[in-house]
Amino acid sequence: MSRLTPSEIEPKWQAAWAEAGVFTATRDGNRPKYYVLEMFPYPSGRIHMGHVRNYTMGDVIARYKIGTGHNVLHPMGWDAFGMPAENAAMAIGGHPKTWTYDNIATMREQMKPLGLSIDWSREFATCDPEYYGQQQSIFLDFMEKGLVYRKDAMVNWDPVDMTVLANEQVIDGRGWRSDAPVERRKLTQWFFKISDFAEDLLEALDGLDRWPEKVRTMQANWIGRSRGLQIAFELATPFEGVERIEVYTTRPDTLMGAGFVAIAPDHPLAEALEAGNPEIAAFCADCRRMGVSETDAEKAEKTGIDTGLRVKHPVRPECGLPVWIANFIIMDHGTGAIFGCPAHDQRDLDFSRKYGLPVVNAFTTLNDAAPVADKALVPIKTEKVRWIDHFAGLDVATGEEAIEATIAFAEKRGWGRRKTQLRLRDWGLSRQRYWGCPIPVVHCDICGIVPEKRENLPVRLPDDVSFGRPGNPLDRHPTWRDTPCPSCGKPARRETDTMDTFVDSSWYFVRFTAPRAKTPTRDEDARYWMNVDQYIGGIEHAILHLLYSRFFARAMRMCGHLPASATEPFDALFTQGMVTHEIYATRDGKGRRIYHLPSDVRRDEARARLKATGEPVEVIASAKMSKSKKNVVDPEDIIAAYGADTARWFVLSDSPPERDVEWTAAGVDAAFKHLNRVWRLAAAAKAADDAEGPDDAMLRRSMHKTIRGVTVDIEAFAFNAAVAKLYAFTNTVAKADAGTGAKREALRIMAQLMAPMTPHLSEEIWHILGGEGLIARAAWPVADPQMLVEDRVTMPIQINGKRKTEISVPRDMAREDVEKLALASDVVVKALAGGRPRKLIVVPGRIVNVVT
RNA sequence: GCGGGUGUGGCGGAAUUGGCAGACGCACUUGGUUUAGGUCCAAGCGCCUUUGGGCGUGGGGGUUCAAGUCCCUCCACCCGCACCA
Repeated sequence: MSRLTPSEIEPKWQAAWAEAGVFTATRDGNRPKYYVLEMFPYPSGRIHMGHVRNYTMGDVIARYKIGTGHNVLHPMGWDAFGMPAENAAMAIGGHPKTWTYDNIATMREQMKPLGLSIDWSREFATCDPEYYGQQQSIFLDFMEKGLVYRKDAMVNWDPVDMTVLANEQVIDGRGWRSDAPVERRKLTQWFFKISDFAEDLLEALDGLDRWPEKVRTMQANWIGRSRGLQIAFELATPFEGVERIEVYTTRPDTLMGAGFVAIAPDHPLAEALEAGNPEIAAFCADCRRMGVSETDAEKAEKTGIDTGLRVKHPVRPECGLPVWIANFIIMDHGTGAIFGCPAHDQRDLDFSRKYGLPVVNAFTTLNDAAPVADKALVPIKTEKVRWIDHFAGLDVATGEEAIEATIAFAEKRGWGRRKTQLRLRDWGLSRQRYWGCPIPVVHCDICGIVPEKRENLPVRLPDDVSFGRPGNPLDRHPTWRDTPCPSCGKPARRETDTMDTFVDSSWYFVRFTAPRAKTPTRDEDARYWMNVDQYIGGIEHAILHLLYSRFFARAMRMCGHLPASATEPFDALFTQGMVTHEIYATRDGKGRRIYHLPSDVRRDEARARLKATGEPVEVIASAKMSKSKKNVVDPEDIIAAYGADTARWFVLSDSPPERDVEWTAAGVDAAFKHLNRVWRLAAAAKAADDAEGPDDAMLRRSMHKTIRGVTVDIEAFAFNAAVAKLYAFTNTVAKADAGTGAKREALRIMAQLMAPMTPHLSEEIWHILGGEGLIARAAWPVADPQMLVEDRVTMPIQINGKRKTEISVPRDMAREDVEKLALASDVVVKALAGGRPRKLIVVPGRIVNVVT
């Protein structure tokens, strides 16, 4: 009997698919389209198991949808701009472009053996000038529509590397590479007006009912719309022309408990006060020093300083509230000023106790609150409260009513107005880096900022740059930087900032619909293929990438690049879990861990030892595969040893796709053994022979149940459950005393049901069992509803809800007959002891419950 | 602190949505075949037990003839956000 040899059959079928063009997508009005997409990879160098899991899931969906008659688009590309390429260029020399394209070539060659149903004819990298040139043209369109602007913004500046650092590159206030103290610098930068769309981006989340709740919540929190009241607190005596302080609150109902007003150290009023008061100046300077590092700010104690100014309480003007400058007030939030309500806010209470400020109850709850000690009384939103001073015509209200009543009252009296506040800030897209999409504008001393002419796009990155010196190479590249003004023709300078790489990934999915078009999109293709029906990727992109893509869809629609029908980029989103693996470590002389590759460790029974020396190895709990922990399993090695089908089958088995799956050698062996077992069963059923067997009917019923079960599971992304049903069906086929005809039929169906997961093995089985054409193109089997119902059913009999026995009855037996049979069974007779049941529940075909 | 999620055998996890808890896989035990085997085949495998049964889906309570599933409450862990005004 021949053995399963993946190294032979896998390339064979991959070639067959390529030759038949099975996965090449073209528009076809006769079939429903289905666009399935996995988040495209960054070409870091090699693919890892996370990629394998991600793309396998997408592939299952894609192949299943082909089977169900859909015209499937399943493309792949490369998110190819970004810092690692520049870092590599600095560390090992060479050019980011070479490094990137080499990595792409390597990873493409690693991906192809996985047998993914990808339309490779649509492949592109975001660093291709053909792609980023179109992106530049979109940028100019956004400019024309007023969706782009420039403003000053703070950046982390590394004075040694002469570069801007992302927040995650700042470690303990120092640059991650240079270790130099990071400075805060003001730079004029480019921004996208994402805030223009904030309301729509928030409200449309409700319609994304096929997105995980978690992601929708995270986006909603990120946009952070709050409704509240902006109050003008009048200064008792104006200070240098300032007459009032604007304060924003989401809890206007607590206004009567206001004990103080506090402003941020960066507040204009604070800055004005600094000039005449050295103590205040010292305090503010102190706060700013803390402000550099956010982790410091978190730990810092709440401190403040009295300005000596007083404001009037809008409802009780006779009350003067002190104005403080406090370190925990942030200029970016609201108006940069708050009123403190110590009785009902813990932070304000702590502050008030520290500085001896008054604590005033705003309201008591209906059951009369205890006096405030060290714990603020925070009424629940739905709780009825009674104002101590009922100024709004209401004296008892729930939190929401109280808030509304206060806002209405404030607007009527004119000291406040309703305000909706957003947390979402505009998207700063400037990056002072080389390896990104150049921003296509020119700075002219005469004309100002001038967009590059369309016919000059793409503004290509120059190749002749060096990374030996710190700073942005574009800045010191005179022939590239110096360019005539597109408007007046006089000498001018190119913008040397490039775009955030999130821009590249905000519209790539649209570009896949017409990757070679001379315009960013082509209407008939975008109209046909958009939206992406199913998007699959990691939860780490829950906020930025997905939010930016949603913004781009709207902005591109505004510019005519997307049809009105393309409402959202991704109709359905699935976030898959990671592939984890144990970590192996030994200790060095100082007790520090030294990590070891799984391939260097031998595990037998309970112990693990180094293969080379036999030294015992500490096994640390499973974690995300990472180079530094050396717990990476290389997909290439697994494919070489077991084949792609085994790797695919394994990553789909056992764990639900949204959870992490632990990579284990035993699990991979089990997957491989199972595929071999299916292969042997198929080989045994190969001989044509029409003999029937006693289990033929049972096998067919089981087959139809499996068809239905696997179909439902794939639709529901329950791949682990689908795999389990296929295991169970394999057991049934193996044990059935059935004729070869029935077994052949069963195995052909099994091959089809497995094809989305193990496409090569399935083709091979399909082929030897006489299937027509390629299984990749075969119509997905449909379960016969009549075969799903058994003639006889086993009904458990419960006494008082506890299962005691069972009866086997014809499926459609009349209720009365079931009752009689149940009552006649030994245990029931015994339990009733001659009496009658108090109640008798019969759920036909399901269960009998006798209540005594 | 706010928000989201998870909790089921030794382990990963099923459960047609209120109807036989533990499917399927791993690990383990026993037996068999071939044995060079880490192959293959068969059987067993929640816990307790006086072998009659009792208990059992994080704890407690409730609804119901019936609860892993619904409600209340508490606990633990994971993830996200956060001096958010």
